[in-house]
Amino acid sequence: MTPRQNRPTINQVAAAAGVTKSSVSRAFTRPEMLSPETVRKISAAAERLGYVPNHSARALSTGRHGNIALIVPDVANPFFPPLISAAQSEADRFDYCVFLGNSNEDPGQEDKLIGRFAGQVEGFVLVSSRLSDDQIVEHAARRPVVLINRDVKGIPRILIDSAAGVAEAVSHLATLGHRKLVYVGGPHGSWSNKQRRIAVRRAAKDHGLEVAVISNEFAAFESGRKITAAALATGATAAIAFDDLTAQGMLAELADMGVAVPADFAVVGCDDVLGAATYPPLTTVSNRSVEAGKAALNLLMEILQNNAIRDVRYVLDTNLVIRKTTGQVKAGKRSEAALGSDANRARN
Amino acid sequence: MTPRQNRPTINQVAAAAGVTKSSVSRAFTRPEMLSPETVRKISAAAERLGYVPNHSARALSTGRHGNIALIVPDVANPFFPPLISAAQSEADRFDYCVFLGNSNEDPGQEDKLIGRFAGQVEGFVLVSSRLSDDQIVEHAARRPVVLINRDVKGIPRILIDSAAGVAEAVSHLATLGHRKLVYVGGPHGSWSNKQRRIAVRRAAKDHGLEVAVISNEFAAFESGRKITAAALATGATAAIAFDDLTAQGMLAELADMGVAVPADFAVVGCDDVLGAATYPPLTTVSNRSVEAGKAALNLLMEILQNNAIRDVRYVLDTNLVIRKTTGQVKAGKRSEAALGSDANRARN
DNA sequence: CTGTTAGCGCCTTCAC
DNA sequence: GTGAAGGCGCTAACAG
Repeated sequence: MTPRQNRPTINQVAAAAGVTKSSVSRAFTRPEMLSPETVRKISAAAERLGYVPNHSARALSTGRHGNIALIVPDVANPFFPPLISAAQSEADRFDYCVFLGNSNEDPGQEDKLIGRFAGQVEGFVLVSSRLSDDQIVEHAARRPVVLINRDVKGIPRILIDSAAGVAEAVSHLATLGHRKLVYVGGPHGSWSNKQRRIAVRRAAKDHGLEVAVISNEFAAFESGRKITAAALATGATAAIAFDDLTAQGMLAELADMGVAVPADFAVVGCDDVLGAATYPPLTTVSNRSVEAGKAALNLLMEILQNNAIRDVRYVLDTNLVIRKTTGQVKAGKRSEAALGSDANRARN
Repeated sequence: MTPRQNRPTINQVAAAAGVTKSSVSRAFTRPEMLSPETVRKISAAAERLGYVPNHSARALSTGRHGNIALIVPDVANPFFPPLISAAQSEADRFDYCVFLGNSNEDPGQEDKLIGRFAGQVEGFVLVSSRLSDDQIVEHAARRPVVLINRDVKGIPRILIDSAAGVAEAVSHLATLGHRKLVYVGGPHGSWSNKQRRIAVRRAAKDHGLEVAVISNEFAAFESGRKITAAALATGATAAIAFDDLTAQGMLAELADMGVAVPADFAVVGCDDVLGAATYPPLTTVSNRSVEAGKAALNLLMEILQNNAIRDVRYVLDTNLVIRKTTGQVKAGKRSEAALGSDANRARN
């Protein structure tokens, strides 16, 4: 058994309909140029033969492929799938197909993927790109590029401004009586991570809070667990994590350690990818990834239509979603924290 | 500012290298046919001009695109991303690009996507396809198709056999003293759902357990919450859920209801997509989605290479992963269950 | 080993 | 409103 490949061509349809291939072509691209009668005849013949225009031939002739590529650092990170899904749906509305690339957090891989896709797409959406600014600018010079969560001047970009939500989180923690907090960071190449770290520092300063920063290159549940001891060791009474996964890992580890949340230690996540599905339900910064995906695609479509890029910088705001992992600091905690770490004690 | 599109063609490279385009073409496809000297000359010229072969032209000429399409019912369901990622990585090894399609659980949409992709891919991987057998057979007649978690005779398929793991779960629950359990189902079109339901029934019979079945069309956290009351109302002391998301929702709802897990009610998930990230850590059936994605892609590649499909039916086995949501039935529970539902009492 | 010659299937001027 | 002809960029016989 061998897979068939022989699809009918424009010529066969033409013959069947008793016209030339020009007319068949027109019937599929600019029917208004033909008499309704002819169009009907051709459509019928095409239908009967199961004719579908050959994509490559059309692309070769027009230079347009009707494809775009979407590249993300890690498909399996729950932050991305909803974004991917949203982008996909939008692309669909415009009759575009989308290539998905998974860079696996590796700039080299990302670059390679872009190269592989370049020949058959109209443009790119790069999500949380790990490429250097220069590389991005270079690629953008060849094909339209829209960035999500990456701020490169001159390149159209959608930014989810977690700063606002993070600042709100800090303020919220201050109100609850926390005096020292720790920011548990994410990937180095991540624009969001940098933005969040800065936002925490700034807001903490505004509220007169102390802040420690520790780093956690690969953001995920397990690494969240692992970094928890270090977070406690800073003497902070609350943590703001780079993302929900990290926060969730911390929650699990804290539970194992017998540290009560939020009574003994507060945890705030970021991106709200878990919803209320953690235990306790996680206080976190809202998620705008669906809107971001949608906006990026619309922006790209607009660029492709007008064949001209504008230096758009579209910012999506966020806010704090308060659930159950933040609360009033316990009576003794405030001074205890001031004395330094009690992490080792908590451990036992 | 207008995006540039003028990429150098094979002719320009030929001119620059002082050869004909045939040689340039060969330098890129079968360099062993040329003298090393010529290849070097051509490579240099190509490099200098930044030449990259035009994908569409090549596809038009060869009939090969170097693309495959992967279609899933719901990108955002955590079961799929790891599979997608694995497939993507494998495709990469073979220098294939992958289109991602999101059918959104809708057969119509799935069909439409397949049509859209058909012209520019060598083959398809359909994951948990919602199409009818006939539709699948029809598509497979045009382009190679590999199925994951869908069992259609004659179509190469990878099946994750959750039956074994589910049976193990039932046996585990029987050992713990449960006498009645409830299967909380998933999407109607899902092969996995059917398989699991049957496995539960069969294993329950083997162990002399009573089993109720309730349905939950859209498997997710929220719907898991909603169905919990009904699950309790069956009088069962343990639930096996279609997937981890549903189980997680049930866990949250049970916590809110004040029903202790596993003391008052046991919960088993399926697919192990959450790892130990629930609270309590979820007992569940192991996940083979990464292997499935990898296997499907390798199978497709093999088919494309040999240009002949074999009727492969590759089954991936599963087992029970015991964590903390299953435990010994409480002393009084067994007889209580026998008397009927106490769900309404638990609710208050 | 390398050049010559036809297309691949479609779109698009240019005529009629 | 429709046909004829050329070309998009590349590959694949066929010669030499």
